[in-house]
Amino acid sequence: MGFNGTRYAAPDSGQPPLAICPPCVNRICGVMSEKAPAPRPRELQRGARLDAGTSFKVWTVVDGLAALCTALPDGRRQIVSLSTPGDLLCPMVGGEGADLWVEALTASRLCELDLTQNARALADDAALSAELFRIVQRQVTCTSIHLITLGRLDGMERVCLFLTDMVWRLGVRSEGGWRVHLPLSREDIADYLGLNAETVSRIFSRVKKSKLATFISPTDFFVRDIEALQSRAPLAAPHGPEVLGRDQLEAMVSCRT
Amino acid sequence: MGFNGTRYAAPDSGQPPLAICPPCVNRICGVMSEKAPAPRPRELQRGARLDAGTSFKVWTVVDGLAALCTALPDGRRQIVSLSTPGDLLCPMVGGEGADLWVEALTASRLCELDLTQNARALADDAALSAELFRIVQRQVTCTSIHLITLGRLDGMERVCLFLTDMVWRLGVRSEGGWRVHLPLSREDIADYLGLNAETVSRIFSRVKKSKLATFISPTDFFVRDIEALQSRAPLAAPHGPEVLGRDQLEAMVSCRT
DNA sequence: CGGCGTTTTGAGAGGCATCAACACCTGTGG
DNA sequence: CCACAGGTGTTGATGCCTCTCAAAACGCCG
Repeated sequence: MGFNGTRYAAPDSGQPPLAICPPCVNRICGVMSEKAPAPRPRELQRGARLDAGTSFKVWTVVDGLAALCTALPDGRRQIVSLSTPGDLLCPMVGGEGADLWVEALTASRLCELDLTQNARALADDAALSAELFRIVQRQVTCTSIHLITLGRLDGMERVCLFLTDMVWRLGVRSEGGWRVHLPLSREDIADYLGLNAETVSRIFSRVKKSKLATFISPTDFFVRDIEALQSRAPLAAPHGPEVLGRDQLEAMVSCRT
Repeated sequence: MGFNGTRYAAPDSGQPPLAICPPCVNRICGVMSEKAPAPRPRELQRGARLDAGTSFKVWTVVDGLAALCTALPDGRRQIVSLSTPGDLLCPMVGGEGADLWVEALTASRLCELDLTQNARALADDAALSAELFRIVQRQVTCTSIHLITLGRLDGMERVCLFLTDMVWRLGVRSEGGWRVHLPLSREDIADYLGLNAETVSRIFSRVKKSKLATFISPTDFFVRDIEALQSRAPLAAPHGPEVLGRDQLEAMVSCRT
């Protein structure tokens, strides 16, 4: 789908996902498992960092929340992308010593796939190539949406888009709406949205006052009318049905209920 | 290289670029020409738009300036990426009817490669897979740098980074510095930098007053000390030697002198 | 209970957007 | 040759949004 929900031909229609890890809706594990070392699970504490180095690795987030982070020399931080359970993390940008790293924002479990070892053998595999292409295509889509968010949306719009996205990513269906546990701090949200922690807190208060969401605790909120929340942002959420696809979204939501 | 110039192993070291179009430093044409329809040149007037539709096409910019654009329902526009001669344009995001399009910001010449027709045959080609991977990797890198720019840099920093990048992309060595012709309007620059046309104009005046650049005309400027200009931005320019690689940059600059 | 980290709220300042007026250039037609 | 219109770029005044600094409230845990 396009950013605003215009439909285009899905490149993978009809093929059921092959999942290994329970919440893993991605097919890469299934495609890989035939010819590569089995995926290795990794446990990460909050704040732990991963470095891809010069190797080419792909992680699937099984549990928790991981982020691609950068920092400027003066300490300003920008979170380039967030990965919630079921997402793939593929830091193609960085490299040895680059100031781009993968960080666990919460205690997390990741599945690591190292594609370096038999890269040449894998290059001949059409199924894998297609799958890798699908992964980076999705990454480019998400990054582009995030880029537009940072370039053209104001604070309120950014926060509403973020909350909508988090409902699709982490929301659990509950009586009359969605319940979501936010696994990141205000500062992490701010660094993701190109804002300031205080500003995020202030906008959360405004969202509460507008009755677009109810905040049970600083880290838990409840959304009664997701359409209303969604419509406050002029862009489709990267993990919403318009972009991710309704089938895949359903599969992921049903894993959480 | 990382964003700030930390070096990592270049995936293509040692291999000379195979170019077909004169200013085309990319290897894709060479890799493709063996088994695919020859690249088709296209002439575009200013403002003309291309639609990738459901097919998978790649364009090489031979001359002019092309952009990946989006627009929000209320008309706000964001330019996701710019492509100058030698760049590849590969709009993997969009699709039929999506509100993402390729637009010529100046009269331009593009080389079109359609990868749809024999996609299956091409998937078996290891060299092509590797080349495609290199392309999207570069695209992810550029998009990420742009994302950080929009998220964490203020107006002055954004403009200095933009001017630095334009020197690397379009600059011609001249006595004691670089001369650059800007092929885009203030509004286009603003839409690329997430700013406002008036603000861009004001910041250009500040840059002039700081003697970081001299403006010969609204569309031509001259940079005496590129190091000074570069150091005003806390990030490496996507087309600078730190990210693009010194060898490839030299090749592109020498095409223009 | 007291310490610590996080979140919230307030006051003030600064940056950018908006609206408006004006200068400049180009091409057209009288 | 000049007048004029339309597009583009510059500059000014004003207001709003967000950042910064600061203090207080809240939750968690030893």
